[in-house]
This record gives sequence, structure tokens and C-alpha cells, in this order.
Amino acid sequence: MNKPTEAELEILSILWELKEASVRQVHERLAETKDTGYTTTLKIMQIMHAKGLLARDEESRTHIYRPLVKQGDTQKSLLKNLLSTAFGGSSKSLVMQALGQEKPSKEEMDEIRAFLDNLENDNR
Amino acid sequence: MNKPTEAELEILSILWELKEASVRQVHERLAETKDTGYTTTLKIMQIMHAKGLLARDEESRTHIYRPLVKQGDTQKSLLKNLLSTAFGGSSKSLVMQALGQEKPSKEEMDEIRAFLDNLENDNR
DNA sequence: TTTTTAATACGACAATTTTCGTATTTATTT
DNA sequence: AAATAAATACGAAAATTGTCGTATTAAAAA
Repeated sequence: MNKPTEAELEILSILWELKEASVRQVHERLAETKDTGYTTTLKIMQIMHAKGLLARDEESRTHIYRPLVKQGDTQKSLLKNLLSTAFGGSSKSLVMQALGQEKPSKEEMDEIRAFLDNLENDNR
Repeated sequence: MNKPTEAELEILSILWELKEASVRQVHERLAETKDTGYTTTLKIMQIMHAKGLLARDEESRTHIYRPLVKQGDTQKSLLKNLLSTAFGGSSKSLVMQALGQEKPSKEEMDEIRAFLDNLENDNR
């Protein structure tokens, strides 16, 4: 399980949302926040395909790419890494920092509460 | 505010815990999980010092380093980045993944609940 | 059918990060 | 004092990542 690079993660993120897309579509989304050329996006997506991070459908001239890694799995491994390097393994402090970052809606908070309650009973 | 590199973060992490340490002390901790030479650790810490990430006391022959960036600030910026790239901005899903990762103690869970309650009243 | 447009392939360069060898300096031991 | 040990300084190579120019190929338009 190789950790995706920063640029790869940006692309994965777009594909997780769109499910599938052409290089151009991805590039256009990327261009909103970044200022790099089309061929750069293309190249990175080709590399990701070679690495097994993306599948691609070559039927039509415009290739269509899909993510091959699950968002959840990637999230899990990135968090695990961040937890140990930056948070000294304390999920509590991570969680509180994250909540301070972006306030969730009331509904989401309730979900989190429910999740906490489950966790407490559940013995792992 | 530059994002520390992976190797820098590992070192910061150790220094946040120890408050201050020599290169050798840091290197010995690093060596538990990594297999790189002493001079590599030294070099990176020198670079970090040059960048203003670490302070160093040169009184004795063995220099003593201290972190100059706060753990909280670094956590905040890393989380912000991760949140937008890997979690589509949803702090809820980040929080739930993190909780699933490492189950906090009962006390910690209560703190999180309290934090949630505060957050809900507080309007930001 | 010719021209233009839009896509991929590929290689090479640039930038950043990591790694370490070697020299030098300073302290400690014999 | 000489030899040994332990530290820093420094530069350069290696590895990784990001960038793009140019060639080629395929489709669409004229």
C-alpha cells in the first residue's frame, strides 16, 4: 500500500467525487485551484494508472479513468500515519482539532455522538 | 508557514515529546523504526534549524535542539490540508475514521462529548 | 481530402527531499 | 602528549516528485 503523493491525492479526491472522468475533466477541476499545464495532469494520471491507483477505459479516444483505491482505505492509512507522527497517537486530540477546524452540522454531531456511544459499549 | 516534510515531522514529533534533545537522542529514537545513518539525522536537524523550525543551544559541544513551532499549529495546518484533499472537507467523516482507528479511553470520550456540546451552543 | 483540433505518449528537465561520505573540530582516555 | 572517540560541517549524490515540450495519433470540421 503506497501512500499517494500530494498531487496524486488531489486527483484521487476529484475522482472519488466524480466516480469517473477524463483527463480534461480532472484537469479543469484542478485548474480552479492550481496553475499547472494539461500535460502535467495527464502525466500524473498515467503514472497513477501504471501504479495501479487508477483504472482506465480506453474504448473511446478520450480515456476514462476511475479510482482503484477506496477512499475509506486511503483515509484510514493517511490518518494512521498522521496520528502517529503529528499527534503522538492520541486520537482524542486529533478529533478535537478536527472539530475545531470545521464545525459539523447538528445532524452530523448527533451521528458522531451515536458513534461514540457505540464505541463505548463495543469492546475492541 | 511551510509544511514540514515527512522526515522533519518525525523529528518534530520526537522533540515535541522530549521538549529538547541532542541529535544523538533523536537519532536513537528514530533508529527504532527507521534505518538511516546518524549523519542523515544530523543534516536534517541542521536544515530545520536553518529554516527556523528548531532552536539550538550551542553552549556545550553537543548541541541541544528545541522545537520552534507549536505542535498545535502544525496539527492544525496538516489537518486542514488532509481534510480538504482526502475527506472532501467533511470533518465528520474524518472524526469517525479517526475514532475507529484508535479507541479513546472513557475519560477522553467524555471530553469529546463535552467539546461537542460546547461547539453546538457556540455559534461560529 | 485537406486542415484543424484534441487527445495520448514519451522523454527529459527541474525542484525538492533524503541520504551519506569525508573532513574537521573538540573532548576524553591512555 | 598521543591516540581514540564523538560531535559538527559541508558538499554532493541519489531518490522522489512535479513540470512541461514535442511528437504522434485520431477524430472532426472545412
